[in-house]
Amino acid sequence: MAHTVNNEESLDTVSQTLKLLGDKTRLTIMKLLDEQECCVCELVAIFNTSQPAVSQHLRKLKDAGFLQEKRRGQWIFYSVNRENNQYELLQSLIARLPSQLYRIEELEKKGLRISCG
Amino acid sequence: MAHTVNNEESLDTVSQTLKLLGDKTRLTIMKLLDEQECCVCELVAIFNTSQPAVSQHLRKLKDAGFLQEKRRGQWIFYSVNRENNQYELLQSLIARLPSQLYRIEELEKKGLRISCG
DNA sequence: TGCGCATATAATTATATGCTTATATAATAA
DNA sequence: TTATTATATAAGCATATAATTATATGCGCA
Repeated sequence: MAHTVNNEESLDTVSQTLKLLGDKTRLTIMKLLDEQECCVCELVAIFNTSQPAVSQHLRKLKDAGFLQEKRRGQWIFYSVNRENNQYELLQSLIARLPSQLYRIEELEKKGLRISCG
Repeated sequence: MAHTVNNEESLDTVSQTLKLLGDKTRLTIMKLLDEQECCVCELVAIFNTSQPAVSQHLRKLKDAGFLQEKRRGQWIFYSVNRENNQYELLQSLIARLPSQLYRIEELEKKGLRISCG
């Protein structure tokens, strides 16, 4: 069965990606980071969850190759890894979602934005 | 905040859809049924799971509006509901997957195909 | 060096999910 | 009618997932 390998591969990778993004917090993180890189403490301030919860979501997204991290001083900034194999699939999904930049603007109003860029 | 309603709605519905399709069996069912309607016993023969397991997956997909059923004699045939709000999103996902028609051809070879159409 | 902040990880708990077994319902055939 | 086949549903169990709490690590600054 020549098709079996690619067939199963595709079904596996797509379903795993959908499972990963089938969580509202993670999906929102991906949308937001696709528009603007952020450090962890900003994401904690934006989402109403604990710091470990955010870290664990970021870990899963990074392990799957969707995110990359970059340290700047004491902060670690996360951004979308556009070299990822599945980036096009990701794009087709998050393109449907409304911009999340307003969340960052709200942070700025509260003075919680880290702008050490 | 004018955007809040649509924003949350979209994030909720898309993440719920992805969670639903983030299961390999359900994703494969959707791909297959998008190509060819099938009755439950065919799906049971195709996937190596029990009849209740298949029924439960079908129930979830139907409850979300992705599938519709139609009784023909003692069989209940499932097919994709193309009127569903999320059908375009569904399409964009399953279009990436390899055809599953070979599974039906295998059924035919084994004489397990229900062709009371 | 020692303290404080940012982040990660480990352990635990709570909840959700998927499967199995058992049973119910509905249609057909004898 | 009774038996058989197809399907759905309910209950129970096992596993997976997400969140919390507690702790560890790493960096910058006094």
